[in-house]
Amino acid sequence: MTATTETARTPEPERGSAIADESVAQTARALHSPVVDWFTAHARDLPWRRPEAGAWGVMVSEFMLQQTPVNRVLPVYEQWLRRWPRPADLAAEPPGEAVRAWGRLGYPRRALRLHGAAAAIAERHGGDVPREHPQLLALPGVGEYTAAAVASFAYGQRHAVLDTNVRRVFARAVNGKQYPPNATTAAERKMARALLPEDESTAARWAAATMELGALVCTARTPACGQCPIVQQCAWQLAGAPEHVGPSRRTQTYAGTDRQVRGKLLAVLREAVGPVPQAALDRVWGDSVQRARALDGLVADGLVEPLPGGVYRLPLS
DNA sequence: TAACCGTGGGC
DNA sequence: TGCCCAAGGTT
Repeated sequence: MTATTETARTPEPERGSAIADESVAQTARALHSPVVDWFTAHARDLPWRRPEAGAWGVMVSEFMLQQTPVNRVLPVYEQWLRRWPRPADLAAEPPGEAVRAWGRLGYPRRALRLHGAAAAIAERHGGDVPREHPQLLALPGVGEYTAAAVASFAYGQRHAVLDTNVRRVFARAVNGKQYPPNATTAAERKMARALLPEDESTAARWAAATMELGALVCTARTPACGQCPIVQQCAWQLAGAPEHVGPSRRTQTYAGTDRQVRGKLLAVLREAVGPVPQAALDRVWGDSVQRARALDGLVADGLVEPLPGGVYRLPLS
């Protein structure tokens, strides 16, 4: 059994004065070179960072990496791109095939949305992943982060890329706090924009570098400050690395939730070759009320297709 | 806005 | 062991 967590943290103090802005700009200039140089030396050789990955490879990786660790994404990513090297290849297959190939990455609605994004790309964009942030944002499953990430990593554009890693790096290095706020704030977006290097290609490199720093060094639990290229300028370190004080963290249990039941139901359908009789689904969970609710939810989400006679399968459309 | 949406590994 | 965490998005 496992649990997911949510964290209640105190909001950071707001500030947006001209003096503060200039201070941020000075901070930025002092951070760019060390962070980018560190990235040059220490970046992981991940398949979606290689030139041959292309924009589609970047987009696939971004979908898979939404809340799923790199190590679990790697094998599925390789299979996925081998099978569907272009968006139109994926769009040509039923959405259920995307759900099946998603395997155990979790949050299978992402598979459905990636399939939907591929279909939209094939139909509206001539089969090429769009370059513009607004067009990316309009694709299913693409939010502010993913749109900025694809535009930056795939097309070298200048965007503030604010993921959980970057938010943590900035919270510490700039704001002197152990953790960023629970939800992304306008102040964080503003700061991220202010910290962006002017030069487009440097900005894209900075985005990748700050993410990598958060993933490898400035980690959530036990940061490796001894290996940090900006430890001497880190506001959190300079403040003595104070631990978060405030509302205690709330944890949401996973065991016994509808999510767990949905996962068990979908696992049966993923591994089945053809349609699955109701009886096979009934075996995964004892509580029939909750089981029915979970199955209804999967159908409502388009992850499962009900057939006449109490038989179910992954969706063909 | 807060709740919901999977799964597995580290400590 | 059980909690914490992981390149978010949608409603």
